[in-house]
Amino acid sequence: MAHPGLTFAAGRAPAPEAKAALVLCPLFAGLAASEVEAIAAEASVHTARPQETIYDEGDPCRGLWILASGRARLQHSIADGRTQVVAFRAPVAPLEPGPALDGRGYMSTAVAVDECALLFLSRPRLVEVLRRHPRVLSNIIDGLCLEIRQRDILTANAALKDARGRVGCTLLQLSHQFGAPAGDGGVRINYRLTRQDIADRAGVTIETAIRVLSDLQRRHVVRTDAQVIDVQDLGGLRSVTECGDCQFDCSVFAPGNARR
DNA sequence: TCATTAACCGTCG
DNA sequence: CGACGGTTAATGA
Repeated sequence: MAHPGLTFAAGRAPAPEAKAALVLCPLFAGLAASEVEAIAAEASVHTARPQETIYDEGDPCRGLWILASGRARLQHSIADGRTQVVAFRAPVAPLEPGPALDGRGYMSTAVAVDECALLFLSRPRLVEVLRRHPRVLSNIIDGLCLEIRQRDILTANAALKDARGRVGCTLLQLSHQFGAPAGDGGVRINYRLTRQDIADRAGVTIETAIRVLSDLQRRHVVRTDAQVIDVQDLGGLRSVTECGDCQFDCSVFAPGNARR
């Protein structure tokens, strides 16, 4: 069910910055700044408190959510009370463009990790934007194709690998999605993640995630500091993850490779 | 609240 | 049997 707690914040402080952020959204790549501003003018701005549900799996989708600031998780609740994280979202990314296009229910539950500012573009307005700017549709499709490729790897990962492999694959994928060059030549996963986040993503318990991460730290493959993980030895992480016999191209997790 | 460690226990190859 | 990983509990930051 749609969460009633989301506050309609149009006209309040977050609105201008949130709308300004839209020019950075990859969905609108290739459009003139003035065209993106016109789209932003048609969007509403909302805020979500930490841990607040933005929408639930199965809710009818009435439009496109775009994360302007903060962090969010897309997740499923599984029977035993655990949570399977499908994706982490950072600004400025759409939450679920697929349901926004086909108008069917959301595929997962979106939960704010931080205080979040969100833009919402209703489906009728989205349809109008797509009519005016076919480029946006092509951008959305690129993003969706990328997600399909990623999801394919995730399911294979969950089915085929043991806990070490799952955590390792999760870290590799996150370093593709959020990676920034670190000082020592490694890669920094530029996204704060609790051990629980890692566990929920990898599909293991928090203790197992800690076991694996502690071991990787002892072997100087990764280093963690205040919920930020640095991958010091990418090759070592790949071998832990047994990437050698993995036929999937996990470089699809890299940002910006949706377009040639 | 988050992170860590250890002991224990069931499953499975 | 032994490796693996989930469960539980205790503890520290």
